[in-house]
Amino acid sequence: MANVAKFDRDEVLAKATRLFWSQGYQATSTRDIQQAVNMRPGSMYAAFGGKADLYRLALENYAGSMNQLLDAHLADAATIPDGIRRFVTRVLLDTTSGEVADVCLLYRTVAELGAEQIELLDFARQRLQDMEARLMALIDEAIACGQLPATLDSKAAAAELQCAILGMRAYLRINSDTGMVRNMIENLLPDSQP
Amino acid sequence: MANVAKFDRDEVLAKATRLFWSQGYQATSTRDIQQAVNMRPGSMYAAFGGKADLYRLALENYAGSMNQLLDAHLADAATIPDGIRRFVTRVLLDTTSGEVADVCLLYRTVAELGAEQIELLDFARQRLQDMEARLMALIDEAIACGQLPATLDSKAAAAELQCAILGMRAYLRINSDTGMVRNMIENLLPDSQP
DNA sequence: TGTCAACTTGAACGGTTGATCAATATTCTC
DNA sequence: GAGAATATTGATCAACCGTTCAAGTTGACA
Repeated sequence: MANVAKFDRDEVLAKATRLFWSQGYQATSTRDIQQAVNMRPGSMYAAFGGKADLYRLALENYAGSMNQLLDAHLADAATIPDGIRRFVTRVLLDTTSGEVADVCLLYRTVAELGAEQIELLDFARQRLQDMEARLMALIDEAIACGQLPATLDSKAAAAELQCAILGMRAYLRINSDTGMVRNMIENLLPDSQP
Repeated sequence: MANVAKFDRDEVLAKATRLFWSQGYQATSTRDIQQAVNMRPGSMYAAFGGKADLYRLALENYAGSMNQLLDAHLADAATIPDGIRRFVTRVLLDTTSGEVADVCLLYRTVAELGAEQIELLDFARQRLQDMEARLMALIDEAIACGQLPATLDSKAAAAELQCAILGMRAYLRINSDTGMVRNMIENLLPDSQP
């Protein structure tokens, strides 16, 4: 190796992710990103490929950080259902600075893109399906631990949970009444006692 | 009047709406529309104004047809909750040809557009809030008729209903398992018997 | 039939887009 | 310090965008 990259790859990716997250794929130009990360087009293309490649990396980045966030909240919580509820609260309502409230980048992708960007679309779809599969596994685990009723259909419950999360994210884009949403989160999973 | 418009205004609007509906605002160029409706740019601008004006008309068109659809299903159904459930089934699952399944144009707008198109964004938001207000009025009416429990909080129920509809629409973009969604619709409103 | 207002046409405009590439700068190895 | 390998730069490209407008076409009415 003769010369080494001057930029911090993770930092550039984080900035690009935030830009895509807040503006969408189509509305974010490659020049927007180049300016935000202070890089010239040639360097960007050499390091990350074209716009679609960069967006895919952003999706991967986002999905990874969501999974990490869920991990962290599960580790902190007394029960699995409680961990999930705290995770949802954190993601929907208690956003930290630099995050874009109430929009899910993955769903935003699914809502925005069409057949012209089918690869990115399918990539985002797959990540969302993975998340649902993970929720189902967690619900199964909670049932085994006696934290959720044994009569619960975990597949249906995971689908309902996913629907509810997507619905609340959409709802917050329309009506920023967080109190209503906070209540809904409380009632997310059937209560613990069998 | 010396000459009369050669095109059918409603037909042009319907075609433009469908195009925006399936491709989104940003991804639909004025040339796409001009080709679809067989009109030249000058005529389009004279008749409908610019792209944003046309999109606003499309949103209005869409919202109006949704309200009409709800009217029709309420008129056919035995009870209000049943009419709402049938309406939701129709809109989410039993789409007729020419309609774009599972995406709501209004929510798609809210998901796609940002601060640059704040007027269109707010217009779509307002229509969605109107729909929620209408759902709340219907729930109140159903309570008065004894079709829903008197203990029900109609404001919260309307918000939950709106969330559920938005969530299921999002869900169908990701996972086209209609059976799961059909079940969810069945359980949408608390059952009739007090 | 001649007039004129309304409507249509299509070329054209300035601006932006995603992407390329030859030229230049940098830093490692020897 | 010479040479080689790699990274960076910024001008540039062709394509497309939303929009405008002068010129041409149409048809109701006198």
